[in-house]
Formats: sequence, C-alpha cells, structure tokens
Amino acid sequence: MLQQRSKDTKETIRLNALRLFAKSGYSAVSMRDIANAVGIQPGAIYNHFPSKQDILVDLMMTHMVDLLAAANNAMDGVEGTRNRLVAFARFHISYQLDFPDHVFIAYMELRSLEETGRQDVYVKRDEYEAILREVLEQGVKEGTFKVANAAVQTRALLAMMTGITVWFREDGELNRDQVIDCYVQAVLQSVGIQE
Amino acid sequence: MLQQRSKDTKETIRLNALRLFAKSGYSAVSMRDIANAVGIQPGAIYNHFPSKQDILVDLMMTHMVDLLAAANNAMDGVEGTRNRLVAFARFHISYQLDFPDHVFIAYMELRSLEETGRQDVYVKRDEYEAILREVLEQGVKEGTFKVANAAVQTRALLAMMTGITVWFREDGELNRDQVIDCYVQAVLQSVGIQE
DNA sequence: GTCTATAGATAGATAGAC
DNA sequence: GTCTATCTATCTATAGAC
Repeated sequence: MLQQRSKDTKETIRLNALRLFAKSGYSAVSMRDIANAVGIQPGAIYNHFPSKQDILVDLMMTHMVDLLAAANNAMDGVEGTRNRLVAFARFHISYQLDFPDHVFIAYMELRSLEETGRQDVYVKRDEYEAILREVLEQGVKEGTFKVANAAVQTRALLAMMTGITVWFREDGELNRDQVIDCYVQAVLQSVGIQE
Repeated sequence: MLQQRSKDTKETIRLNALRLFAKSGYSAVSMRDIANAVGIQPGAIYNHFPSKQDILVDLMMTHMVDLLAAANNAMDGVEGTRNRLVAFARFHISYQLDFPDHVFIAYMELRSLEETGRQDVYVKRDEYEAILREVLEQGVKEGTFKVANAAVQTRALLAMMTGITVWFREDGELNRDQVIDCYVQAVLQSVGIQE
C-alpha cells in the first residue's frame, strides 16, 4: 500500500514536471512549482528524485526509449520503401500529437542536460533518425525516391513533421487526420513521388 | 563621445545577451552572466535596459523587423511563382545560417515573453509567414503547385527550413551552398515540382 | 514518505558615491 | 555611465520531527 502510494507520487511528479517544463522551460520551473502542482512540499520531491536534473534526465530518457520502441513496432513487417516512408511519417506525426510535451522537451531541453545524460539522449536520437534515413537510402538505391542527400533529407523531414506540434490544435480548422494527410503528401512529394 | 561609448555598451549588451540566451535559454541566463560577458557590473546594465525582460523584447522585435525587411527586399521584383518560391527558400535558409542565434531565440523564447511583447512578435511572425503562404496560394491557383493546404504547407516548409540551424556546421561534410541546394530541391518537390 | 524549517547560494533590481 | 554595496525574494537541497 505504502509502496503503491509512493509510486503514485513519483508518477505524479513526473507528469507535472513534464507539463511545466514543456510550458515554461526547465530553468524557469522551480522545485516549488512542481511541488505545488503535485500538492506536496518541495522537500518531499527529494524522496523520489535526487535532484531537479535527475527529473529531466528521467523524462527525456524514458521518452526516447518509448519512442524508439513504438517506432520499431510501427515499422515492423511493413514492406516496400514507399509504404515504409508513409508508415514512418504517420507514426512520427501521430506520436508528436499524442505526446507533444515529451517531444517538445526532448527537442528543446537538450541544452539543459548535463554532459552524461546528454550523450545517452544523443545516442537514442541518432538511432531514431537512422530508421528514417535507412528508408530514404533504400528508396534512392532502388530509384524509387529522388533525394539529393539522404542524411540531409532525413533531418529536413523530421524537422518538418516535428514542427506540427507548434501550431496544431485538436479544435482547429482541420482535424488530425486531415493534417496528417497534408503532411504525408508533402513528405512523399518531397522525395519525388507524385500521387 | 560619451554618447558613442554608451551606444557601444548597449550594443555589446545586446550581442552578449543574444548569444547567452541562444545557448542556455532566457531563464537560465542571469543579469550577472550578461554583465560578466560584457565586462561591466550587473547594475550597469540597468543604465541601458529597464529589465531583463526588456532585453529579450528588444532582441526579438529587432530581429523580426529586420527579417521582414530583408525578406521583402529579397522577394522584390522576382517574377513567377516557382522563382518566388526558390527566392524565398534561399533567402530564408541563408538568413537562418547567417543569424542562427536570432532565429533560435525568436522561435524558442516566445514563451518567455510577457503578454504585451508576445502579441507584437506574433503579428510580425504572421506577416512573415504570409509571404510564403501567398506564393503557395498563387501557385495552387495557377496549377503550378500541387499542395493540399497552403497554410499547412507554409508551416511545414518553414519548420523544415528553420531546422537546418540545429545540425548544420560550416566545417561539416557539406558546405553551405550544397545544403541549400538540397533543401531547395526538397521544397520544390514537396509542392509537386520535378526538376 | 511527508512534514516544517532552514541552510547556503543566487536571482533581479536599486541606491548612492564618483 | 559605471562603480560598490546591498535589498528582498527565490532558488536547490538538506535536516530532523513525526
């Protein structure tokens, strides 16, 4: 029971820290802000995390591991470079929209990470980029895609798709599926595929 | 003379604040950090800016005004939607590479702006987006471009091109012109134009 | 495991001498 | 216009009672 209650508190700290870091930035959020959001005293946070920095590392690494697992799962068994590109694009955009705070932090707070944690995150990020890059390279090799440089195009497409969270709102003019379709078309055309 | 020396100090404060904000984030940078970089005492900054927030507003608004003027200048007299799209893309990417800190701050520190300054920046940003959006809309109208939604594609392309500053290094594998060519090709293909 | 209380450092901003 | 000195508030983190 006590253990269960403890796990709940830790998870609540994680959720609130994530939301606050995403909204205001790591440096702008104090342990008091997090404690107030959770409904405990600032000192109590240190029963669950040894430091503020450790909360950030925990959030970012958990996100990267989850993201990689989900991506590999989404790509599993998908055949053909065009299909694989579409699968990746749909997965990536959907994931951004489902977990905008995680994504925003992983992208924005790299500079707030101290050296050790940062290297771990970089490794995971490179692993994630490699999934898309290999699809593009395969497409170029087959002659299916027309791409000048697969590594550059990988970063270009990831930036394009990740940027969706900056402006998209569920109650906006276009719904989620319509927006995803726009982006998928842009991605496909950008590698030289006409529908 | 004294006035001249004063102007220099103010400009040095601006330059150092810009660099530090871009590197560590607005909240993570203290007035002491800026003063140390400039080589003056913290209190002396207040002879030039009434508050830390005012430095940020100054930097962001100056950037947006300069960006808009430069963009309008670059587009001036360019005829034809394809040419105008290429002109905008080349201008935008070159500007990002020339002023990466300005661009990064304008994008990242919107959340650090208090309400009044933020509205002013939003107006300028919308004005900038409109330049590209109008090119895309014109191309769709003519049948030159194949774009599902010009507003969505505008944001997608801006995010794609802006992301270049995250990874590009002048001493990297590809030089500036090669990278710009990659991006311009991706932009053109993304609107359905094959070279 | 959470509380109260607080240590020790640092934040933005101001006052007054020069 | 810059300096030294400092105010007040807040920061991360810790100590010890319960």
